[in-house]
Amino acid sequence: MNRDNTADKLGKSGSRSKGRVTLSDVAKVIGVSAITVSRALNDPEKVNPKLRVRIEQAVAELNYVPNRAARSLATSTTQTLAVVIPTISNTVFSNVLKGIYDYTTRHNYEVLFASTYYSLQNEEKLIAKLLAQHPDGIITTGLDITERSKAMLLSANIPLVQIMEVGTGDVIDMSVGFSHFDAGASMAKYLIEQGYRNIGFIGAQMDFRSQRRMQGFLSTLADAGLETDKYLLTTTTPSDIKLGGQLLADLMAKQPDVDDIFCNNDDLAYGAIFECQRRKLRIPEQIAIAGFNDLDASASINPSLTTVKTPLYEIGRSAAELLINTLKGRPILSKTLDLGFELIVRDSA
Amino acid sequence: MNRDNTADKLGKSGSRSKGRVTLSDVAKVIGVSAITVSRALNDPEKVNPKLRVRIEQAVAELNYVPNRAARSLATSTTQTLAVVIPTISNTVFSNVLKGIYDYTTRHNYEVLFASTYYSLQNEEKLIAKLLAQHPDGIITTGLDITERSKAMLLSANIPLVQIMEVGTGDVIDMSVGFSHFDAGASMAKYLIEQGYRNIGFIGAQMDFRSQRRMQGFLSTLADAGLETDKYLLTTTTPSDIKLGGQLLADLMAKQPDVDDIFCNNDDLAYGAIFECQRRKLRIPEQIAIAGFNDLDASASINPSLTTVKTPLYEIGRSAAELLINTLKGRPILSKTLDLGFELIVRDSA
DNA sequence: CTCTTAAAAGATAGCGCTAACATTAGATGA
DNA sequence: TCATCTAATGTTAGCGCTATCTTTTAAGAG
Repeated sequence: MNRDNTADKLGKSGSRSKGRVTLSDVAKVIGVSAITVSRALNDPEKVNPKLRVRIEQAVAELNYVPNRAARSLATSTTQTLAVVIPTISNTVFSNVLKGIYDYTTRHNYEVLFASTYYSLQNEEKLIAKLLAQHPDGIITTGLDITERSKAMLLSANIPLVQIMEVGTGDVIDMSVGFSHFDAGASMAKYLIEQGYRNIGFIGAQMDFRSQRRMQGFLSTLADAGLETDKYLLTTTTPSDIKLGGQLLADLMAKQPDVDDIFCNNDDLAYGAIFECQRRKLRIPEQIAIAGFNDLDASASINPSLTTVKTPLYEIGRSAAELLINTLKGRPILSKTLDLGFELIVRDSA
Repeated sequence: MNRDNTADKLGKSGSRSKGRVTLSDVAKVIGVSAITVSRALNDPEKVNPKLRVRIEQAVAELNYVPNRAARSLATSTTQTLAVVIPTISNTVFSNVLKGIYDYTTRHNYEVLFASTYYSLQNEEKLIAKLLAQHPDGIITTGLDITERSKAMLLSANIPLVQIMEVGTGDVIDMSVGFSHFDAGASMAKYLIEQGYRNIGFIGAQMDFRSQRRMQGFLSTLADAGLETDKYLLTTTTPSDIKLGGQLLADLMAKQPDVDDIFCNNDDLAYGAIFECQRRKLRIPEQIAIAGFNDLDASASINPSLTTVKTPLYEIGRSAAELLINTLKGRPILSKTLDLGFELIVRDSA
């Protein structure tokens, strides 16, 4: 790699520094003090336009890159938001992360993220690691959290948004999401209305939010006097398309009379639909399928998938917005934001 | 939010600090010097075991969180890797990012990422922003890069890995990927062998790598004396499933005799398959479909998708590994890593 | 008991930046 | 003319940590 040697030219090989160009290097070159260069970059109106231009030229010439660590230390602000999600390889969370990223980057903050892989123990460690970076704010997933994590978050003394869910558990600071219980219930209600009676449920991963969806779903079936336990099949294996096909096969083997299956998420639903196609089962005539999240493929798959649309991108965006508004001292209308969900009726159920 | 007030108790409300617990707070509490506490945390063997225990207790009690900015400043290392990708909302890149994240986090580095949305101008700005954080290493996507970006990367004087592609353009420092041209060619070769003659190509986004795949594909068709331009349909619109259906429809309207379509990525292929299903076209008898990347759904969709499997997760992992090995002064076997690709023959072509 | 050596702890300074206050030059007005 | 104000720039110190060097303590050898 053909290294730049501006720093060598400035003659600072002996110091502890890595030989990078600093503010005072720029200052020396044009014969002003470091603070003036600092102001020219951070508060341009405060320096004489002519000088400013000279400074900007020198900055460009020397290829000066400010050192954020030094700035952070001096200002005790890092312009960084920390994000803790279960995994980025799930489309659900990559959509959320995109919402966070887009808002955050527009407002000149960086994003530092970490994946818990659905483990609260991992989450503890990750929160500790992220807090060491002293982010200005932090986003975590879910309302279920260990006491130690909670203690760390509290003593960090920075704004916090817990995302994905509202309505259960204690919110520590702020939260954005929707009610998974209600979303599950709403799907159950719709399916009952459609006349299905042997309604099944397949679920994978079964994290807290999945469980809440299931509870909402099953309790609504039970209220309507329908059988629930018989048609229930869940696993803690991480969810994917293939697993959806397998769970459908298993459930049908166990309960051939099932006439409808609510899949805990769209991935499982896709797998279920593909498996039905292979078995030449007509959807929804012989068996109906419903999903959850309304991912990209749900509108295009055959038959198109009846599902619940969740405001994933919006959740991320709003969480970032809440944090940044808090940090800028702007008024927050409400510390909890229920972004709701929407039942999307298509052909599969 | 119920704030922790340990810092207040330590009586430091007047200073410039945000009232956080520092190393010397911990040191004062147990009557040692700050540097000893620092050693207890970073180099535990160097301090007396008994003292170490006392320090660790104090750290826990005071809820001390080290300040990484200060550490960075003192050590001129940030334990951070910067990652520049086109977008996280594309499964391709979320897989890559996962590979980076998993390796990185195991080796105690943080990941700072940014999305260019496929714009080289954006990329310039993002590289500048990321470099201000003084990452210890950086990963960027692709070999096509502006001169200014290149200059910045060079003068940053940190190890760099350009991912996704090898074999074209100049590598600045290191690279990991595969040859998109060869991958496209390999699919063309297979389809020709299968006896298809009116072979189409649909592509979206058409970033540099897509173009190279297309070139490899088309030049192989041309070498075999087959028609190319007639059966070609591309757009710069970002790729998604729905668009795949639309492009298939458009291409078939334009050239009804097309007997096979290579879709520039799996998403488009899914859309194409769904559209064929709607049109009751039998795949591969009436029209064959091939994809690229071998995403999750490709094995499950009906018919299962013939595609090219690309080592996405591996690319991310290897890139992170190269950086971290370089940073730790370990020997690097090769500065460019061709991870290859694999033709996956399934039912759709 | 002294001398040597290693282990453990401390003192000092500095990483690169900016908050807070201080100074200077130039403009304004009585 | 000189006090008064404002705009522009500078001085100083400190953010919280660790590299480097120095000192103290303990252990072992003769």
